[in-house]
Amino acid sequence: MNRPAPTLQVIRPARVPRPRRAEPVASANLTTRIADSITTAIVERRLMPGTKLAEQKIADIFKVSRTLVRQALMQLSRDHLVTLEPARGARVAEPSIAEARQVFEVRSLLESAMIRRAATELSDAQIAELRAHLAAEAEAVRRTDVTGRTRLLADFHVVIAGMLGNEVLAKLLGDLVSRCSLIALMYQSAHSAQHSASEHVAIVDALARHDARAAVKLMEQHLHNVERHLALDPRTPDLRSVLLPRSL
Amino acid sequence: MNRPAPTLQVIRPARVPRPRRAEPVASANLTTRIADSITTAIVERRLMPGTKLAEQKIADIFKVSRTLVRQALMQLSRDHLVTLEPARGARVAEPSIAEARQVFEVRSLLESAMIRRAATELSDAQIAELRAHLAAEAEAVRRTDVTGRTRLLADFHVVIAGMLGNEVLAKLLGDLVSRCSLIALMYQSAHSAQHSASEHVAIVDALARHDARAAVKLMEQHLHNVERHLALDPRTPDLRSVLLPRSL
DNA sequence: GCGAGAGAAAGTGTATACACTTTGAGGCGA
DNA sequence: TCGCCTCAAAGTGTATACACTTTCTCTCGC
Repeated sequence: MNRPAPTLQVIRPARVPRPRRAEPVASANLTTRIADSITTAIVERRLMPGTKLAEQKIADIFKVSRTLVRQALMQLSRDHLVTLEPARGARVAEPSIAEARQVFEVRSLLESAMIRRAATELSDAQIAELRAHLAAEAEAVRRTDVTGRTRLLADFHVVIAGMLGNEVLAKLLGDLVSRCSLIALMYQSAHSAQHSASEHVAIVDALARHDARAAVKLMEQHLHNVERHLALDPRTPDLRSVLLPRSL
Repeated sequence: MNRPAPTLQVIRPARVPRPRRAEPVASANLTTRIADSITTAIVERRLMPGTKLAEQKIADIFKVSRTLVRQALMQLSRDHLVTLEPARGARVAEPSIAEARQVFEVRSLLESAMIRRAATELSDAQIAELRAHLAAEAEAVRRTDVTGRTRLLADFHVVIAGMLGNEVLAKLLGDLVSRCSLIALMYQSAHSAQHSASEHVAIVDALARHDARAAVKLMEQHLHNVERHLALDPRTPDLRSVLLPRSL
């Protein structure tokens, strides 16, 4: 069987012998990195709900083609952080009041069941880890580190899920908590970080006593408090996002 | 301000006056249609776990470009129905035993909380709807309509979620149930459709009596039974998918 | 015969091209 | 002046091009 004449071949620089999986690599995937950047921008309130996310503009910013930006936006739309309208492009999501209530309801269902299990199953070492987390929260609150404390307060819930050894649960809850960040942002939560932090302390105390009943009750109250302090009553228009459409 | 000379313009055929949204359109989005086709193929066991899903081949089948297929595959990977390895392409997911257990655990957490609420909140009309669903299940079982009954048995859980008026919950549970289909498929569930159907009947009976306690217990038992009949013990290799790698 | 390695084939990752849709601004007639 | 029409600018949807990676195969040296 005759081969065709060998085609011209550029010389490759000595081809390192393939380490096969050198390291976990900092930023695995370019698409994911873009998605993460946008997610962070949304959660940290640099991108207000309703802001148009034009593909080419974002592509220019990251110096990539629209292809990757499109992929990132589609990922985000599946996380409910942006909405995609056919032929009209992407915008930062503006969760409705109904959706907000539903998300909180699901969290309540999931997390009260979760915390009940946590009360009986968590080891002393894990409780200690939780206390360390609480300390970090307190520190962030004290320094008025808005970004850090927002992340820590949200992570508290995900960390507990992770401690139960159930990654599926942790991931699910992580998604819900992200959505809650956007909701809290939209409806101007008046629930102070300080308040949330101290409720977290009470929850961990109950866990430490292995008092499932109390832990569940405290968690439900906590979530209810957070929700209650949202301006979910239709009477309050979303003034801030209307008046401050600060562009990227 | 002077306009540039008008460019050559093709004549458009009378331009219908824009009905603005004629109808919901059968297949909204091409990408979604491809994703749905693949999902159905997986859930109905026409595509076995581990099967390679090469972009170009799928593109040829649907007569579209790889672009759309890539998008569809990325959506599916977020649903955990396919796995995406960098530069190595997509395969039908092969959920691990650990993952299977975790998914069932989450479902148990969510659904026992859900069914408790359903017991107190569902109207008589909704109970009647559920009974209609049960009848459809029974009919599919009787006709040994494998595809239909698989879908109906899975939908039962999602329908209840929907009846609580919480779309977020319904969507979440829908995703989990899809994953369970794949898991059941992989680990060769011996749990008969007949058995599942009759457990569903018992659950609805408890709901009709507004007996939350019983409903929760029955739902937990039901999920536990389904899980228990999976061959999740490591001793049983996944013979079928090993011996029948029937290509697309 | 057999392992190593070169090279082609197949496949994925990203950029770009182009058609089509939406949006907005100006112009024209009533 | 107001509304409608036209058309261009901007933006999205899909296909295609091409570089790079993986995988397979065949050959060569031992």
